[in-house]
Amino acid sequence: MGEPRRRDSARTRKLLLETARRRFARDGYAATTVRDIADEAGANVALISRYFGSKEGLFEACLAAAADSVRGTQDGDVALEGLGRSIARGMAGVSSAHGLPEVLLLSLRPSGDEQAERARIRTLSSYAERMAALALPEGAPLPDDLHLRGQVLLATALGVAVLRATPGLGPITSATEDQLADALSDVVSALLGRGPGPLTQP
Amino acid sequence: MGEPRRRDSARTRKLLLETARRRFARDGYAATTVRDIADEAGANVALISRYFGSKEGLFEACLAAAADSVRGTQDGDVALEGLGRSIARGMAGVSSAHGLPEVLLLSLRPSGDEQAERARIRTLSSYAERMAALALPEGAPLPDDLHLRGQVLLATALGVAVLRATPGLGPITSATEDQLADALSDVVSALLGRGPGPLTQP
DNA sequence: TAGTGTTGTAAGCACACGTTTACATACACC
DNA sequence: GGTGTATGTAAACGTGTGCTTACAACACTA
Repeated sequence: MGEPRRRDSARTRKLLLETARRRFARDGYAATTVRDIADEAGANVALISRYFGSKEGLFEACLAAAADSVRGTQDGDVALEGLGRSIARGMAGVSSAHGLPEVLLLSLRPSGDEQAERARIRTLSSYAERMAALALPEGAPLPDDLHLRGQVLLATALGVAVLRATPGLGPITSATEDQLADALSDVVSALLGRGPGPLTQP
Repeated sequence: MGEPRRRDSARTRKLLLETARRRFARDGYAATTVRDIADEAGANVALISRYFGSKEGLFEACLAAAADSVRGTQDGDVALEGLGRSIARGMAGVSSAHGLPEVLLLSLRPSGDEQAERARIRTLSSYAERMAALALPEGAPLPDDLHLRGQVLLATALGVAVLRATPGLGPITSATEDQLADALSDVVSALLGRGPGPLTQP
């Protein structure tokens, strides 16, 4: 393989997509302009329309790509005991730039589009359910209060992603994976550990 | 006191402020236009500039007002044991429209303005610190890991506010104060309860 | 009632937005 | 080399934005 082609639509498309993911996650959909994205990607504005149809189309592509990359880096099957660390790894790990936090941050910005909205809700919902299901024997039906607790755990992850993306905020922005894992593991066992009410140590 | 004046700048100002609080919290700063706000408040666009100087000024007024109203409805001095319920009350209580969730939702939307940005971060920071301080004897200095845990708790509150504002999402949107209090109390004692590492029951 | 400051309105300004168009250039193939 | 298509560029379009201006309607006091 020789020099990279000076004109390479695949590369340009990918560059636009990656830049858009970063900007949408950092600044939100409405606050990000297509010219911002194009300039930062070193491309022309018109190419966004060409490759993604519209700003909306670009955003949906970002959502899809982010969901894919988190599916990729996801630990195959985590037990309840490892869930806290798994979330912490998603937050602080090497893949954090294109991983869990990005999906979460993208997921909290309503795009205005009906279809993207439903996809967003479905994604969030299934996350919460899968985490809550770890507290049950495989295949057991998910009771409503555990579903709620799964969503509170999801809320924690979402909030941590938001706060970690806030520069100048205290320790949480600079916390290591281990430090996060400490706190998050406690939250996981408090929410999904056996027995209702205050956690009882086995 | 006689009939209300047909022209009442105080009333108009308040109307604009309340509408802005609702819209900024629901749609975010960038996605909300001053014409949206003025129309919904039944006022003229120019009055926003007159009363608040600019859209930015209006947003800062919203932040301040929201911080005030949560200070008002806040339980005077909560102990660590009551913190979970106190947060749940803030989330689900009668004041939820103008209470905790609103401050949190306003706090997660960067406005683009430097000064508002600092106020936002200061608000978040002090929340986390006050909550974390409940785990210590009065006046004791706040160690860094507890500070972090306070911020994770804040993250949970923020995430719950976001998810509760997401229509169509599962149980968390419709959960009662009691149901939320159950889960949140567990999170509080897991994060701030005595002793590091996994919670040990006294 | 005449005068005066306050409150509200309508129109417009300058600019940034998303998108489209018309055109230039690099590449692949003959 | 010559030709057709893929790729990239520059400029413009229409619209919506935040904000200002010029003016009208009201409330109040003398």
